[in-house]
Amino acid sequence: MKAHKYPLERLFRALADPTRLRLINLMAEQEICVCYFVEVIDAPQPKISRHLAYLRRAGMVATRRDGKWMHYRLRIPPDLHAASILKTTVDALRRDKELQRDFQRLNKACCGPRSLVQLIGAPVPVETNKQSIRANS
Amino acid sequence: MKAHKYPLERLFRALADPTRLRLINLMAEQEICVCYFVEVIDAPQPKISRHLAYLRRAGMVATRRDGKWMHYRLRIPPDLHAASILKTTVDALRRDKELQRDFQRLNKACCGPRSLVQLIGAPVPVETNKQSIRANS
DNA sequence: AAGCGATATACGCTTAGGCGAATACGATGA
DNA sequence: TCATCGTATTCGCCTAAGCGTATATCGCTT
Repeated sequence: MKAHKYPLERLFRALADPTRLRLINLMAEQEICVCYFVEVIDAPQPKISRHLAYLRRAGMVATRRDGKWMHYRLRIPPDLHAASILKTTVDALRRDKELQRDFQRLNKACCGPRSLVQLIGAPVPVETNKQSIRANS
Repeated sequence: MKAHKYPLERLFRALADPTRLRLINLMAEQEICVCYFVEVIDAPQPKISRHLAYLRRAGMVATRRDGKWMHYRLRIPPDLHAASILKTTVDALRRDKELQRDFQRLNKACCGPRSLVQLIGAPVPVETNKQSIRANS
């Protein structure tokens, strides 16, 4: 990642990609395992990992390792303006029809009945109750 | 400009450049003439015009022609989330020291005493009172 | 209409960054 | 320790996009 002149620039560059917006939308409520990202977004696993690495370098996500599984969650930026922008972004994403379908696929993959992935033991998402990026509306 | 998958993506790409952030900061309060952008940002005029054209294609600015002078002003996006993000961005930019110096240079160029540019008749900025992007805090 | 000042665009170059494919890494379990 | 699974990184390619230079366009003035 390049060195950016203004702190907000880094945030905007991180948000300026459709795949990363989908990842952020999925992480908004709870931490998510990489395998579910791959499942839901239906993209090659290296592509998912590369975008997650981008978000990590931008300081926008935190990770938790659970055996061989890696869980990602959104981090609320320390800067109040950046936090506000991210929150508004998440609120806007939730209203997008296509992104709502991502949530449906997520439920089917990890929480729904007869989930193939769950049958083989992938971990279910955990509420990151330390901080939630969702609007409290 | 590329076709973007999500409307927010276009906004974030427009905001993900230091020169465009400086332009947006300068336009936040009032419409500004291109010649002042060139003066304040101290960059080649084609560079300024190219970034203004980018913002125009992204629907983020409106223009007003006044003889040979072109004035640019911020447009509040129709989408409420986008508008909120832009407003928060402007508020954040106003707190940046370096961007405050841009305002000082703007005042010196167009409104201060013994302004060289003003002496040769460049137009002074006009309050765009139809809509202001500034926070009403 | 010709010339000039202000702005916009075209051109060629260079770099950032996205992609698929291959491979490396790290944790688990036999 | 060796195989395997989940994840991360590397590589080479390609496109998007920024830059400086040159030039075109557009109003105004004479």
